[in-house]
Amino acid sequence: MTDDRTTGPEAPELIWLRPERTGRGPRPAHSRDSIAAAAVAIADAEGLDAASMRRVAAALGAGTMSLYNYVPKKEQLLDLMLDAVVGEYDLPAEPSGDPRDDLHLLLRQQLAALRRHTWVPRLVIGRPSLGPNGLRYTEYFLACLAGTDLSGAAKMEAMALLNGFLCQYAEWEHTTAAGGRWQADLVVYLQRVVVSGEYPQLAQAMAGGPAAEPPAPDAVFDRTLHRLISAVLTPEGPAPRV
Amino acid sequence: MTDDRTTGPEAPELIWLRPERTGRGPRPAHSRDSIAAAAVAIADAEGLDAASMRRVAAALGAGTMSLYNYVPKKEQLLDLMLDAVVGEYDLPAEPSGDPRDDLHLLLRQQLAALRRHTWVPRLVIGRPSLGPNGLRYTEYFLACLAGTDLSGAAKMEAMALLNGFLCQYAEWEHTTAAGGRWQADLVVYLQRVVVSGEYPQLAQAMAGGPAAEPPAPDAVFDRTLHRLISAVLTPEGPAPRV
DNA sequence: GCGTACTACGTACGGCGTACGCAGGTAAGA
DNA sequence: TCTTACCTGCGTACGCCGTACGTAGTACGC
Repeated sequence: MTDDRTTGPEAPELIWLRPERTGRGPRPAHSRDSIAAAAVAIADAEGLDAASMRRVAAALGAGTMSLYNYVPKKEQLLDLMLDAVVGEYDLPAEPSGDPRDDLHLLLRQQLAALRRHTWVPRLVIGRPSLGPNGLRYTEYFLACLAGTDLSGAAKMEAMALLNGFLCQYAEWEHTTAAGGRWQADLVVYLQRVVVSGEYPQLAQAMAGGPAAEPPAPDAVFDRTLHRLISAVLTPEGPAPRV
Repeated sequence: MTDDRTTGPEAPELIWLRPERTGRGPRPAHSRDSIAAAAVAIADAEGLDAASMRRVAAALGAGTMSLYNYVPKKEQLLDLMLDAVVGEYDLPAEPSGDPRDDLHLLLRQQLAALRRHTWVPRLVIGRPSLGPNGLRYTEYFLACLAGTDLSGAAKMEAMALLNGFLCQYAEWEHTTAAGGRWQADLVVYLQRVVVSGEYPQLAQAMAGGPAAEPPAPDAVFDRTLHRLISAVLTPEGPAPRV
């Protein structure tokens, strides 16, 4: 059988493989949920870098090293934080039956969550996030695609693709909306680049300026998402040429 | 006129707005290119975290604080590193005229570069990377789309979308190919999840197993990229319903 | 020639992740 | 019931990190 030991050098690096409670010893004073909530609150208020082990432990009223009884590595604290955000999603009991609508609504809800927690996109790159809430999310996403003729692998790819786009969009929105010194410098820089004349394509592409699209705030997101969903739902054609 | 001062509290945070050389004082012993090359070499060999200011300075044979004459902030060192990687692209003198082929070849080349520099995807999220090499790349990308009827904004969105997918794919490939302890734990965990029976959709999606796709290594990349290029080149239709 | 802006860099500060060891408490096995 | 092994809580300490600051030397513009 597999070894269930959770301490020592052969302890699993994946926190979801560790039982939250072993039954021996004193009752733990904190839960994974409360730890994750404290870390998320700090990251929301002061940025991801502020969510250090010391700060989170202090927010819980615990000594720094006590936190390591619950979260053996910082990386696993990040896993807990991500799963806590996914837990905020309000998933319908079951999909409506229209994959396009279901996915669009789902991704829209995720965008709202990512606007509350702007540090998520930087974290989610290359991190599966398959905790309890992540599993529920995955299950719902796959259920949305149950009526299609996509293969299992194609469904997983679709989830990765749409979530990747989501994070990319949310991060872009966050950095451009942040304002501040960096953005002002960037504008100055791009103006100089454009007037230099050395980059005609770029100058032409930026000719319209970013001032021509204020009407619908989320139009770009909705339109691109709509296209991606269509692309993803298209049955697999023949292999491309290249 | 704009203020060109490069020191003091009002110095621009964007490194590309700082002249590399002002003409006064002793000749600098290093160049931005050599600094970036040293940092890239360290990150390639030992990971992004190893590319600290101290390590890079030491690799250049300089004192730690001397590096701050060239790179006032760590963040700007990362900008230099990204631009150095973009500088490795071997861009054709001009596009062939077929946007699909041009973009596919370009993204393929980028994938090859990201395989050499696996730390790039984590960095590129939310970072424009518009140094000298980034500008050349942008110019070429836009030139590939010059023959289409896409708007300037649509071209920029296309670039962001395809590059986002590229980084996401490269990061996924990197983490899954890395092997090691974490991946083994993940397999154990997912097996338990599947056999628990609580996640039937997930169990079904993973039924084929990841062992059914060894034939063409880059088939998923090519196929998805092909679809995304098609989606991006499609002229803008009416607004979606939702 | 002189002043000034630049380069080079040693020291130091506050913060980080976390290894280690110890005290005290609790549940399982005798 | 008593023992014992393991758990929790946490203070201390180590080696990193980014970087503020001060000082000394150098080479160009006037």
